[in-house]
Amino acid sequence: MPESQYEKSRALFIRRWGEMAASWGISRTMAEIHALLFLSSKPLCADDLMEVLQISRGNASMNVRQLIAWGLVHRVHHRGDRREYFLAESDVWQMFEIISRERRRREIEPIVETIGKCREMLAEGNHASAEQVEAGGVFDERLTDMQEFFTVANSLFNAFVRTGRSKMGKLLKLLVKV
Amino acid sequence: MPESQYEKSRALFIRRWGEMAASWGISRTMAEIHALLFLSSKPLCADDLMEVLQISRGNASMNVRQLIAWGLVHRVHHRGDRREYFLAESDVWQMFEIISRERRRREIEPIVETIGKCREMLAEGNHASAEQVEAGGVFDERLTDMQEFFTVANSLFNAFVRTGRSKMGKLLKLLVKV
DNA sequence: TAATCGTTTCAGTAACTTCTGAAAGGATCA
DNA sequence: TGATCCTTTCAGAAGTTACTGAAACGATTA
Repeated sequence: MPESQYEKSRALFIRRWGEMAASWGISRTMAEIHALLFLSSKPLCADDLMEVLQISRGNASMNVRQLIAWGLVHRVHHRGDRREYFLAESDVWQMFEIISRERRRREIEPIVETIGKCREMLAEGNHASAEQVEAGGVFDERLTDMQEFFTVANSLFNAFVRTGRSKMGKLLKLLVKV
Repeated sequence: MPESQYEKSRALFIRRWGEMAASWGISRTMAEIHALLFLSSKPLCADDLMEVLQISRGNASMNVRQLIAWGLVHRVHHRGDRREYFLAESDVWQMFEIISRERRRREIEPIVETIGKCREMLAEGNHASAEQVEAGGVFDERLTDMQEFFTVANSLFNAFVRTGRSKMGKLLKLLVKV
């Protein structure tokens, strides 16, 4: 069975997308399924995923479920066919918005919340020694800087998402002036 | 030994920073060492890290080395003391610039390169069937969209880094207008 | 109602990542 | 030069995460 250029190219993309995802704490298989669906021109069923990616039914089922929970993949039914088919969100901007929101929820929000809590704890005083009072000062300063950073980065990200593809040219032109 | 508020607060931050890092594919211990050094008002040595974080000497050594390779931590020598001390980059903006650059290198650049390669492979034609020609069209369309997205996101990120803390207020005001 | 077809769940296993501790290495001191 | 003190390396152990495959479940059909 000679592989076409189409299949080779698709396999390359899927492999790389999976590797990338792994470096962001998303399981490789989940990303591979997403890539396969994203590149596909029509919905695929569990058996398609199993065959192309060489994975078990259970694995396919679990990971598809996660993709659906993220909102990156939707279920599709075909009349007269019992099987479920899956279709990926095809708008790239929408897709990255979903991915970014999810990552922000998991990676940024908890640390921002913790910074607040840590500063409260520090403010409650009760330092054991003069040395710790000084160390506490540096500590609080660093936390404050970080809080400011996240606030700004967050605003910028929101602006990016709100702006979207259509007005992006305008945004970039403005940036040059700053 | 009663723990001070300072120590409790510090422990909380370190734990959370470690958890976060784990969800970005950075080892928990590496992040914990970084947090400890970042919060500290003075350089610490290997034994300090081992004691506070309850880790082995080997573990401390390996992870400190990585932090130095990233540029997040620097070695410090004290006259008349054989031990090496470590000091973290203390400017938050600088710190996130380093982290972002490293993550971009590992997470974004490889996929951008792969998109280019995949499009070349597709263009070489050699489709096995009429069906594949159509699927290839959708495939190429998706890749093109993704390429555009990364180009724009990259420009925006560069602007963010170039702008830095000082002019950020100005940047945010501009964004509201878009 | 039972048979068929497909999906989901989950315990056990496999694969991978991180950590330890001991040995080797290297610098400084006497 | 040898002794001391600290760092680095790395093989194996421990811990973690992902995957399989079989059993349970659920829906549709006859």
